[in-house]
Amino acid sequence: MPELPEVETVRLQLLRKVVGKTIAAVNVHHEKTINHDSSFVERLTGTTIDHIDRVGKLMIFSFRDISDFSMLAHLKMTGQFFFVDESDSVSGGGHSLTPALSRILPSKHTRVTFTFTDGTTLYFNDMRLFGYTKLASSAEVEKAKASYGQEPIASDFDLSTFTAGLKRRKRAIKAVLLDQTFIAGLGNIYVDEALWHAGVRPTRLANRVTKAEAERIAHFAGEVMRHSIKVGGTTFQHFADTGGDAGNYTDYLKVFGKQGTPCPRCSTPIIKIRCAGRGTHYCPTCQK
DNA sequence: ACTCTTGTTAAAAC
DNA sequence: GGTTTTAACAAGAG
Repeated sequence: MPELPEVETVRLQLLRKVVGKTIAAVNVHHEKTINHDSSFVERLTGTTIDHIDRVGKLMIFSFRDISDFSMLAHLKMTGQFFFVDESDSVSGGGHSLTPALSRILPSKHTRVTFTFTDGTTLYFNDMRLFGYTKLASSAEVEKAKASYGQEPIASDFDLSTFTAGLKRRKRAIKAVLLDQTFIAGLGNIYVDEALWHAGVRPTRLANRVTKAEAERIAHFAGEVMRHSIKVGGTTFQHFADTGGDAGNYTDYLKVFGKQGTPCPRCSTPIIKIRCAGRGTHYCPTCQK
């Protein structure tokens, strides 16, 4: 489940690996992934990746000397970017315990392959086909950006906007934190984690959350996501970085997937319920 | 064979 | 218009 930290992990790696590279060929293995766009291959071939931006969980690729379109990439639930440089394995850098990506790619789940002029390759894999890499006009990009709320990791995060937003919402705090138009980047894992750190029960109605609690939620949402970015994100089921490696925030999870194990703060067994239509983990004692 | 998994959107209800 | 709920999407694990 890629959330902001996982997407940022991928973006930071791609910045180092593919920015400045020119696309020599594009192979589309599944049309849905590119939004059935018949101009996709033609428009991307020959372009040079200029920058990769991110808003919430959405990546935005821009291209040198091209202002009329960008490529939006969303991993949704099982999307993965893999970068392969054949010359790496030839020179014997084999430090990874996982089988060389170059030997298993493209795979059954490869949906788009980008080959660069230097011989390196970027694969977009997506088992469940919810993710996409699609071209969008600058107007569409602006519209997409505008649809996102502020990010908890933003240096200019505005607490009063956040607390005011909670006040007028009458749903479970968890549902509100999952709403990307209100606050961007959190998903099922980091919502549960942030609420545990803040000591707030996921089922509490947003408009009944106190100002002090709201401040803690915002603070810890930012903290867990910043921490996770530093350690390469969380791998719970499918997430892998561009080298096929797992994220390490899994080692720091307090409640997600921890049902039945003692709460790290008060030793009460963590329980799992359904909230906001999602599997939800919390401590029934120290989350009020 | 059946249930469970989740990010986002469209649509309908309020 | 803003908010809320639900279904739909899709494919695999167990």
